[in-house]
Amino acid sequence: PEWRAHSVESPHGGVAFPDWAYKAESSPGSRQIQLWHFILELLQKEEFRHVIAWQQGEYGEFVIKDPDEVARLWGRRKCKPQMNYDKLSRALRYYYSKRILHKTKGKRFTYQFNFGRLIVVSYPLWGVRGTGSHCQGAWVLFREPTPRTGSHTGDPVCPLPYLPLL
DNA sequence: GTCGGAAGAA
DNA sequence: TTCTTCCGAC
Repeated sequence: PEWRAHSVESPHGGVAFPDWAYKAESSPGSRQIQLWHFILELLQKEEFRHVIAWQQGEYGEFVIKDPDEVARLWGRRKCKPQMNYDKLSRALRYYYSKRILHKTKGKRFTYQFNFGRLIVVSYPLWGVRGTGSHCQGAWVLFREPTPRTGSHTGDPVCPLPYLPLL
């Protein structure tokens, strides 16, 4: 499959998505961006740190600081002007059963990624005996393995595990 | 705010 | 299949 680093942020790490995650809806046979792609994308950029950000503490935990704005951004991306946090959060709750996300109970607007599950979901052929076929739909997370001390702004660092490229 | 059922869109 | 829309329950 074609690969492109859509959201790279070196040297602090970044997220790379496969091309199909970004193909236009009009493109035949292509998929639309998924909500968890979008969430990770926002989480990756400082410019949205006042809207959504990683939370220090649990691994993969993040807080939606401005629910209305996140919903507005999501609605714009999906061409759904009527999107709001009530609807967006319903979509997030569907991720519970898929084990992509879970709720941090008691903490307002706080959710947590289950990165382990994302890897399994995103690598359908992981652990399956070699068929010689490609890993369709795979995506990759990468990050600097050793956190540098005292060299950043003190903002919460994206708590992603260090994972190899395929 | 959060949850999850139900129906519908694409 | 992944949401989008709507909504009653807690």
